[in-house]
Amino acid sequence: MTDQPSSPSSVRAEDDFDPVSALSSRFRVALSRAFSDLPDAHAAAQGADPLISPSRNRQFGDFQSNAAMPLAKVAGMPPREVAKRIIRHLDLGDLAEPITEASIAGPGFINITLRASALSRLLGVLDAPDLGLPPLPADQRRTVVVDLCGVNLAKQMHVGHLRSIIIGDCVARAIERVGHRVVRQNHVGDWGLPIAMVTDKLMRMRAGGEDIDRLDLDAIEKIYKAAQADCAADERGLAAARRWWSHPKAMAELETQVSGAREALASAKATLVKLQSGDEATRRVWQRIADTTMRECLSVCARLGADVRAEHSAGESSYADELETLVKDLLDRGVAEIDDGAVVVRVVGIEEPCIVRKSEAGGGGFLYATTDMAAIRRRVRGLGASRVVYCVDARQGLHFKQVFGAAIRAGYADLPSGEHASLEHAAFGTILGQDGRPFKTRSGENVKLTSLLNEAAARAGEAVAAKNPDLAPGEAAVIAETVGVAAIKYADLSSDRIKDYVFSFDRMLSFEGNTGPYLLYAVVRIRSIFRKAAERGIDDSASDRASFGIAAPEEKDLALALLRYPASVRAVADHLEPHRLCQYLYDLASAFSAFVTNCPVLQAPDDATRRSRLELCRLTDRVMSDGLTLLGIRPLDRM
RNA sequence: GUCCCGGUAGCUCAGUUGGAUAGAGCAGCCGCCUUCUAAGCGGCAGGUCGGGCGUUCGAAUCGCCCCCGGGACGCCA
Repeated sequence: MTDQPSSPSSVRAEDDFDPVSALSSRFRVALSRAFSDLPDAHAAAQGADPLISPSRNRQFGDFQSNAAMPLAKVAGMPPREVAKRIIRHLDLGDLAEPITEASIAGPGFINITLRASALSRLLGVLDAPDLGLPPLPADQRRTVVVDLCGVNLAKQMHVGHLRSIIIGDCVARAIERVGHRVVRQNHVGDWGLPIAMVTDKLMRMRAGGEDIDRLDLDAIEKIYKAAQADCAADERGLAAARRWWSHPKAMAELETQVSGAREALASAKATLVKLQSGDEATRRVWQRIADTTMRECLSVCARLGADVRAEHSAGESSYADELETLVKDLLDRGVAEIDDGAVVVRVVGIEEPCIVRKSEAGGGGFLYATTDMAAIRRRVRGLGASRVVYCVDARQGLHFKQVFGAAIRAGYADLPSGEHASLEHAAFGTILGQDGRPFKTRSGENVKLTSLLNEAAARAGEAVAAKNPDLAPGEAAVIAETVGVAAIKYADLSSDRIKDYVFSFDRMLSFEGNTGPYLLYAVVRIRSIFRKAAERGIDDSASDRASFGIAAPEEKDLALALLRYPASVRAVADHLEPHRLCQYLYDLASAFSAFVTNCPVLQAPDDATRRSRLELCRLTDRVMSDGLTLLGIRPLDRM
């Protein structure tokens, strides 16, 4: 969901390493000249997109332009005639083989075959330190807030957090990589009645003489669940029991339970008030919960290779002091109105209004929509964001629609330019178990991330030991951990994020096909070649950097794949779709595997070929490693 | 009931702005290791793109209607 179209992160006038943009600019020139005698067609062709895309089938060349067909109608001539006019004015220079009428195929496709010399030159341009993704000029550089992780206090890290961390981290890295300033925000659920319930229970435990400082997160989570159960009054059950004249004993039990729950709830509410008013003793216990939770959260993020650190935390509690004035501001300016006693903001196009304050009858408290509006205001005004990306479960879709609409209506997303910040929900689907139901343990509990990671590492360890028994135990352990984490992350990132996906250790760790381990293996093979080269005394130093010689079909395919890298990264940054980079890296790894099985590197027929192929290996390693890093996966030397 | 998201090969998934004969991987079958890790490469087979109607030179892609699955729907977060 995007409330305004996200602009391309950066499209330079001449991306000269990218064949698509090089060909596009040549075609634009031809299009602007092809219809100078026909005013209508001329006008249409001026702004027309050359529609350059990689050919799907090799028999049609390397690239094709589909520009002729859409212009045929307005030009009033058959599309093949349009194509003929275009190629008559087309000058591809030494970029491609000559374009003739034989290049026009089907209804009017113009097929283009790049020259080997051009590929070689383009690779040379790509082979710069920034790999085709240079720093942005200041006027194009934006500040982007990425909302990710979003843990709750007093709860273990479980699969429900996995996608937000993995996708959020990847999206943040990609946006950063194309040159923007990224501010990560971990919107920690650390406020409100549920947290007050645990705090309350812990305080009573301490008053009873228990040493609560010894409790780990596991213990705290159990207390959290117990506290919730304590407060869950079965009011309806009691009412129904009274109405139906239930057995006195059952009635009595229900009454006891309900009155106990009312007591616990009242106590928790009192603790909430103390917490909100800054009572020191209460605050200390709350802080203890927060510290324990965050220590665990950050260590799991670190293990996942996700850049989520303490300084990224912006808990709901940090907005608490702003909510009162925020709601007043909304009411004062007529943005909000009273409805059934509650304060709501209506958003055009959405039936349900956004509730920012409960009615008096409901307690008059604030809701998570209130906090989210305060967060938007701080992110745009305080942090200077012109784009805010929420990596949050798809089920929050309506909530974000409401909050985004309300924040925009309130002017909280306004930028100095007069436009408003782009607020985007990078929604993702649910992780399912083999049964197609949300992924849970056999007993119905959430699967803890630590146990998930442990199992992945253990299974990866078995596979690594079987495939490569020569590794030293210490290195093998590191490799197992990296491979296991990579398998989980890649499985999460490689399909369209909006869809649910079925979690399967067997598939993600099968190490065949489109998996994390396959990509790691491609890099390992490259590095193995360089190790062998060093053993054989082959000088691969860059002092006399060889040029890229493109002759074999596998070399050409590899070259074409390499040149697509910058566009793939931009696709992730612009559209928040990590699976496009995954697909790209899989294509590149496949192209490399085909290359390496058919084109001997160290035993190449001649010295120039060997040096050229080594350069292809080196560049492939750089692109693969850069791309894997953007996915949050650490490349390996061996596995 | 209203709204959102899915439905593509036996299974898991890609499919860019509407472009050529809808692509991968797994599973199945057939080849390829005295040579840089076979965790690999090549090939065969496998499809009413949920269904229908429409728009278009051209539809998996756009529009409308239906079917199936999941989800969300005012004072929880």
